[in-house]
Amino acid sequence: MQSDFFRDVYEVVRLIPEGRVSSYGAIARYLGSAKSARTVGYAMNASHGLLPPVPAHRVVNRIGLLSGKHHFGEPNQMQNLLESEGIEIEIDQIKNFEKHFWDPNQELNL
DNA sequence: AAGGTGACAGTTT
DNA sequence: TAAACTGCCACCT
Repeated sequence: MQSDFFRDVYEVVRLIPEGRVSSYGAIARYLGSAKSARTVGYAMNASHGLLPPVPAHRVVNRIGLLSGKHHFGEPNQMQNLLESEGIEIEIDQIKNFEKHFWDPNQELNL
């Protein structure tokens, strides 16, 4: 059973459209806790195997770096999934990150 | 109950 | 300009 905070994080992450990515900080801000970006990542760590699935591969750090790729089953899993959605990646970093960036505050709350 | 950890972010050197 | 440090919140042992 997850805390409300975790559940909220998962809910937002599931709202990320395909071919789009978001950042931990953006999600944290959307939840009202701008400083809890690290906790968002922690929530992602626990998002494995829960239902419905959480597209954790669409969540990266603020510079578009696949910081959490190592936490997937296979390190290349995250990159593979993102490329599958049309996102180009170079050396664990998303190309045109700003173009693919999806900010919940901007898309949902606006 | 207290201390340590971390898939981050912002600030300072 | 790049690298390093500190702050931060929520979770875990």
